Amino acid sequence: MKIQSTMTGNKENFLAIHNNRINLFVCGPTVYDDSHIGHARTYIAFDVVARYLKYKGFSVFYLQNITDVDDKIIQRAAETNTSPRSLARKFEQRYLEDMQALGVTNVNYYARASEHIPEIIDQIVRLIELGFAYETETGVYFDESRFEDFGKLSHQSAEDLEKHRIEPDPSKRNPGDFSLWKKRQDGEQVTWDSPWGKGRPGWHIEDTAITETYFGAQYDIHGGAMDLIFPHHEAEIAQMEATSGKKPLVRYWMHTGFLNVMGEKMSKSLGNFTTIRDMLQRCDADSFRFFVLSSHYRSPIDFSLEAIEQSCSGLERIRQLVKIIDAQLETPGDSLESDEIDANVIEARAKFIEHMDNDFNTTYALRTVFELVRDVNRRINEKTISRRALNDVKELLREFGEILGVSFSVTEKGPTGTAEDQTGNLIELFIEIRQKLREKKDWQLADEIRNRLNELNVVLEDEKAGKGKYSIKKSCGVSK
RNA sequence: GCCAAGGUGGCGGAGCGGCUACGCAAAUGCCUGCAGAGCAUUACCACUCCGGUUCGAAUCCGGACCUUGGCUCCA
Repeated sequence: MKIQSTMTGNKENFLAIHNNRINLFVCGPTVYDDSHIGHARTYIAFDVVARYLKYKGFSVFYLQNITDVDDKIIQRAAETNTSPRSLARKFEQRYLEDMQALGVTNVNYYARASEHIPEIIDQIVRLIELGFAYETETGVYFDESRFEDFGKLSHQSAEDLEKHRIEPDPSKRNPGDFSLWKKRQDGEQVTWDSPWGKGRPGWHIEDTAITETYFGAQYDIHGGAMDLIFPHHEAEIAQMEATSGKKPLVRYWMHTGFLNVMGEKMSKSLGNFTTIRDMLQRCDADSFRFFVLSSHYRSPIDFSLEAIEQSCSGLERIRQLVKIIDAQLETPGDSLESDEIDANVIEARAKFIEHMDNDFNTTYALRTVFELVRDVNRRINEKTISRRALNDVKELLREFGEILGVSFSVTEKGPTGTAEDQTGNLIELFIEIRQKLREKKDWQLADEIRNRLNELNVVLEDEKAGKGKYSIKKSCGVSK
């Protein structure tokens, strides 16, 4: 398995530190507002990484932080007249709900910054003792000039980092020094006691305190979006490698590309900001996941409802095959008998794995799925596929769907083709009546019933013999 | 200014030295009572521009141009 590393810029062969165990850390949200679909892109990408690593047989500990101590939280709380703590809890809860709705279900533990203050303080104390940090009247800072590797992840030299857009705090030794501990300012409510008086942690230190607590000084994979490379991840490297003296902090740095809208980064000031909740009002989670996974995780993607619609249509095509297979399996004698494992199945699984092994190339993995769908459809038409193979294909699609976190089988998701309730019974009744009309060759009325049902989102699919199938229209979709 | 990611067919989006990516949309045919779904075929066969290397370049090298992002708030 190969993973592209931001550090080296190359695809590296993957080797876990502890045999079968993988420690994966991904930067979580600052919970001061609802998460947007850009966050969703990143978390879906790493959800699939975790799913695939598990599929490969690794034991994955996927850790994510929740930043619940932060300037923005304090500011927003003041604006909305709530306490920073209750604001943070509220948006943390909404974040977790959003992730659930998106099928992002593989994080093992969410670690709150506020619950790791002793570990944070401990790390800062060690940094001061080792001479990598110093105290001023405003706080404690990391001395960037003492850490010679500073800039190695973002490929910037010390001179490059001299430039700055925001005026640095004058008490700092170097403009690039970053805050480890912020001393309490007037009226601040959220503070903790520390050797430097009351205050709160800086932005970067929580992550290394958390990862050190659960993983130790070194771990396998650290993920996040591109914008975190500098300064955040650079700071993490500096803090932890300086503290422990062990290098590297992380073996594989993985960074996701942005989700853009009309070619621009999503931001509130541009008015192109869509929250996950708003998006899920308009389209289903599977279509969005499918859209995200259609591109490689590192590529920038451009969000539009049209693009989601295209993904939805593609997803429908795969689901259609599952329906066709179910219908085939219900009609005995329509396919060959064989005990052999079908070559198509073997090949598709091998290719899927090969592509996922290549830096989680979901684009190509999906191509493999589509190729399988095409081949199987053709062989069903030609009647050259065995029942065993049909069963195996169905199982394989379920397996692929599980890795990608997308359901390829709509039968798992509710009423499609089976009468489950009174509505289903009524639909069945219409279909039976219509079938009688068809037998009498009353095509006009039969077609009218089909059209009217279609308007009610019930799609009839006639077959040569029998009453045919029906399904609820479009298991995925977009409303504008 | 520095660093990074990009510019590919009607659209989305891979590939990164030679073989149709794939998907969506479209056209035609097969199938069907018709439709849908499916299959097959097609689309004067696309790669920002200019040089170069090569038997051969979207893919490598050089040089332009353009877009987006990061440079201490950012997924």
